[in-house]
Amino acid sequence: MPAKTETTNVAIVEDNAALGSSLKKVVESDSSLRCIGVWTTAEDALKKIDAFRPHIVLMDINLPGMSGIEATARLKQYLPDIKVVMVTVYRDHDKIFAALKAGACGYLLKRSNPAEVREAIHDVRSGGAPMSPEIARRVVEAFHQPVKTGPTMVDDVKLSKRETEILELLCEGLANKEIADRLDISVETVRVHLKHVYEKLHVRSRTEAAMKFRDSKEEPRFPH
Amino acid sequence: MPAKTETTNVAIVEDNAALGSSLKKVVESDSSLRCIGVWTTAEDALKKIDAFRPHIVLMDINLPGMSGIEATARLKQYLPDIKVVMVTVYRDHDKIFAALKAGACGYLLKRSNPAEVREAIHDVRSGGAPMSPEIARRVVEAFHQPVKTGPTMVDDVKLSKRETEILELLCEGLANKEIADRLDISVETVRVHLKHVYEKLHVRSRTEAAMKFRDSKEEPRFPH
DNA sequence: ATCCCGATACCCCCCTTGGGGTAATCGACG
DNA sequence: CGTCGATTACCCCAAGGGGGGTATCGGGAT
Repeated sequence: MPAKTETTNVAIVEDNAALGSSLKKVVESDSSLRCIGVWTTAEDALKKIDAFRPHIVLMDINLPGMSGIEATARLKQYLPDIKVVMVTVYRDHDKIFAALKAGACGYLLKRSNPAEVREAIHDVRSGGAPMSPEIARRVVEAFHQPVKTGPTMVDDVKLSKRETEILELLCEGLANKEIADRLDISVETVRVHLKHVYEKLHVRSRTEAAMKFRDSKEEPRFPH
Repeated sequence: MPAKTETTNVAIVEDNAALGSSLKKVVESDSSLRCIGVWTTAEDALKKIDAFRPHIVLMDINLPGMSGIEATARLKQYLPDIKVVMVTVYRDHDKIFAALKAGACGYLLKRSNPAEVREAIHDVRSGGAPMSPEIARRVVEAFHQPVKTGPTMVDDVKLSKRETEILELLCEGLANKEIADRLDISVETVRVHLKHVYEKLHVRSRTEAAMKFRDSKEEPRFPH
């Protein structure tokens, strides 16, 4: 969580000039925020944004040409650390939902008062995700893992914490050396842990272990 | 959204008797809520819950025997309409996160005051998902992953039929030699195909290729 | 106090893998 | 007819990975 003393750089993408400057003023009215850019189209914003590197982008969900959702997806692809807050006139749940899927981490309504806008920005900056209860529910429900009855499960196997960590990294396709560097341990130790994992999961290769582990994570087991 | 006039039936699963009855009192102090059951173990709750059919279950995250998370997963599997709110003493993000994955739609801290407890229940009942900003962010970010149009996308890459076949077998954890035997071709040929696959998917190892391929197959594309 | 387990680390040996080539065949497409 | 992509196959070589050890150390369980 960033300290409050740090300045948060905000950029705005909004085709409506009046609303754009209005948002700019709101941002500038807070001494801990700085508005470093206002663009009126997604295309324009995407071209110039990596020169400005804002912490947070207020993105209109409906923009002429490329939509704010599309822009968010592309932006997050290249600059995943930039947090995007959607700005929308109405509570269009489907679009907001799609925007969150695309990578936005919250949204605010255009009719929000200045205090609410500042609050949303600070919320995002401090690790939150401003959204309405209804949207939160939808996100959580989309998040729920469907319980599938699969043949592949890692049932009565007890993996240690370290082994689990290593499997996690294995699933990112990392080599032993890279895993070792990440965990700040020796490659040999990684190898030892993997040997144990192979034995416990009854596999003989890293790929097989990764796949089995991934399967087991997606299917909460119910051995009853 | 259900009308406020409807009574919300609440059940409680909590091993600590004091906290259990305390929660019961809080629920009963609200005329629109009714506490229809208090159980002290997950096993007990699962056995009796479908006879009571509560709208909402307050589930302790740490229970002796089967954990609240495990219980939530099983409960949601058979009675998906029942909303589960996790109850936890501390802000253990990982466990809360796991509980949300398992099917919980929110959580509340044990040190919450009665008003907060009632608020969380009403929030859930009216379609919300009570959770802290940090958890909300984590959920949203986990939500981003499966849909990311990022480097994890295989569909804009044209894999040949043979390459796909080999990837399929790769995902079963087979070695090149085993793949070769299955397809009745030379190991060298398998290697060549894999080289091409690595290039197309921009990866450098079989495990990474397998994971990426698997990801691309399971992601439900959003039609918005 | 003892013993087992998890985590750490290093050893040897040998096979597999990844990255770089070259090349033949075959069907498709212009 | 030439060319392109897909498929097949082989070569070398360096690095990584898997299977087998041994050993220390700290923390719980017995």
